[in-house]
Amino acid sequence: MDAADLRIFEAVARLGGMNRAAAELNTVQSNVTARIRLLEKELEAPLFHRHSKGVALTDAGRRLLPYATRIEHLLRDARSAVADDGHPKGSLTVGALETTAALRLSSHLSSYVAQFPEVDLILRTGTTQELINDVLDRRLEGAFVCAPVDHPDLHQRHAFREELAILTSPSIQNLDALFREAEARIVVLRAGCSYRQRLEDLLAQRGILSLRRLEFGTLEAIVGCVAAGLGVTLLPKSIIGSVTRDHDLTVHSLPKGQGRVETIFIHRRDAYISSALKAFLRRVCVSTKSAVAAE
Amino acid sequence: MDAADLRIFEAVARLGGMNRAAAELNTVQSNVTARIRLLEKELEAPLFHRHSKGVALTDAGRRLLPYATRIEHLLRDARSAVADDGHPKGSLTVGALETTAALRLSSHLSSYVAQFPEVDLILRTGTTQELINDVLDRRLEGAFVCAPVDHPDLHQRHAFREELAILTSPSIQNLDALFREAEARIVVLRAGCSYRQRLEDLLAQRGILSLRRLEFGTLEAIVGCVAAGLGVTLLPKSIIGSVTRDHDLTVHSLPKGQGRVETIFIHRRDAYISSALKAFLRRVCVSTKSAVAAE
DNA sequence: GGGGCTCCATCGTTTTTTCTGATATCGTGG
DNA sequence: CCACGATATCAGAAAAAACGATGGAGCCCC
Repeated sequence: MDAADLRIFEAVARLGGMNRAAAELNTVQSNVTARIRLLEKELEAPLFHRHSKGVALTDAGRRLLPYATRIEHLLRDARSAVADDGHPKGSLTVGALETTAALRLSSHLSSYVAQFPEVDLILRTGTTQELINDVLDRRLEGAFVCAPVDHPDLHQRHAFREELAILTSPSIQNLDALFREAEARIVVLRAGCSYRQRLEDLLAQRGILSLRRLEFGTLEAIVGCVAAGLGVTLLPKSIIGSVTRDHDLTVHSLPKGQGRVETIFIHRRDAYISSALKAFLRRVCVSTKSAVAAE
Repeated sequence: MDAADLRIFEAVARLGGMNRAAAELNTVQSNVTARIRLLEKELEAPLFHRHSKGVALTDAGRRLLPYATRIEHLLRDARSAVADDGHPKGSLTVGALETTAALRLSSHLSSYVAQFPEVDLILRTGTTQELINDVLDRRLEGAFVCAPVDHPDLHQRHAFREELAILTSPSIQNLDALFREAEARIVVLRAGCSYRQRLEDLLAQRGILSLRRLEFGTLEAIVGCVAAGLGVTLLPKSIIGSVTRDHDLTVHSLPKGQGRVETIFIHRRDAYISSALKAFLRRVCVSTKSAVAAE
């Protein structure tokens, strides 16, 4: 049993046929058949049921498949590890929530690409669930998502802890005044913004079900809009100070606990962590220590 | 790059020479040299420094080595997984603390081997630290050890939670009376017993530094000895009832928290879990659910 | 029921890779 | 300077893999 055999096995299993696998692997069907039969003989177990439309995994084959894919991934990672001499280079593909990218990462990103021009940095945004799936399927090396995440294959480390606050025009003097309204207008950064869901949940809990939504691409636009009394928004306290200086706004803290949002960085436990990623995390995460205790 | 190449690479790295590796692999030196050079050409990186006494890993080689060993282990596990049709068989090697084995596992063990006669069960005992190392080095498939354990490669699940109590003869009416003594005699099951350390720590905290130790191989002997006023011992409350029936003894609960001891089952995250092990854990652990929250 | 289609199994041949054994080479230490 | 123990190289032998053609089983559709 060798990695080459497992690669063939995996292709046959995935494509459901030896002909299709042969085509994908740029070889001939007879070769695929022979290798599979050899593998079955070596393991002393049939791996596929043959039927007229192709093949289907047997129980033994189903047990083997995860190992085949893991070994293939390990071989790929091994190549990366050898090529990686400690100096960040190559491509780095990470994901983040839209909000995290805009509010927390942007400054790091520019300084990172400036310091490591040999790295091709790719940042993809999505919801927590999308990003988790992308990390699990190895489309991303890692991602910044909202805690809590609980998956045995994922390692997580603390990235940011934010205290959210509602931002309104000064005409609304406290949250109760806001909650007494039957309807509200909210201003969010982007449709998929995770803070938006949080804000909508919060208002819904207070009985405000009729919501109007405004969407702006920049923080400045949002803040200007809120200052003009056109709506309310939800932002991390840590960045409110820098964007509200030129405006007349009121910051409403949320009840204890409700405004707390934790961003964690996740990556597959079994995936290779490149120097490029290490360097990135060093600047973004306060501590690179494992955050098991936070699970 | 193939698993066979990595096996050769690993042997060369481990033995520090191509001749030695060739001998171990039952092949000739020229073959080993050729494969290594081929591998280096494919990876475009030198893997070994050649010197007059043999070879030494380069940085690139050092980065590759862990992948080589992991892939070898995965191949072995894959074979096991294919051979394992769900019915427990083959060998099962687990570790446990001496005390756990004697007090908690023995009944399970006999019923297990009775139900699954095809399994060759091997139970090795040792201290928590020894067992952890054995599991990490794959000499054990898993082990019952004292919490807390924190290692990124280890998965843990809750096994037992015990409340320990001090057992004395009725002449000692409460713990304070015991602690007032300048010295004490303790009776333990075996020298490496984890409860012994716990008991000694406890007494040391109370200023009792002069300890005499008695060691017996069976619970009955210990209990008899304690009943005779020859010393005190520390045992889980859950088993005290069954062994003290025939003796006149006093059970002293420990201050809240101090008597709590948690036993967890650990295994390598990346190791194969055989049906034999699964069946064993099903009977021993209350819940087979991941105990991440308990970390 | 039969023709056509798709699929896997088999076999002999060709091609490629791997293994081998002899020999060359290099550095070290006596 | 030479012996020793190590890796490097090379050509031939052996083994393994890939190929291409052919055969046979099952299914669909007519």
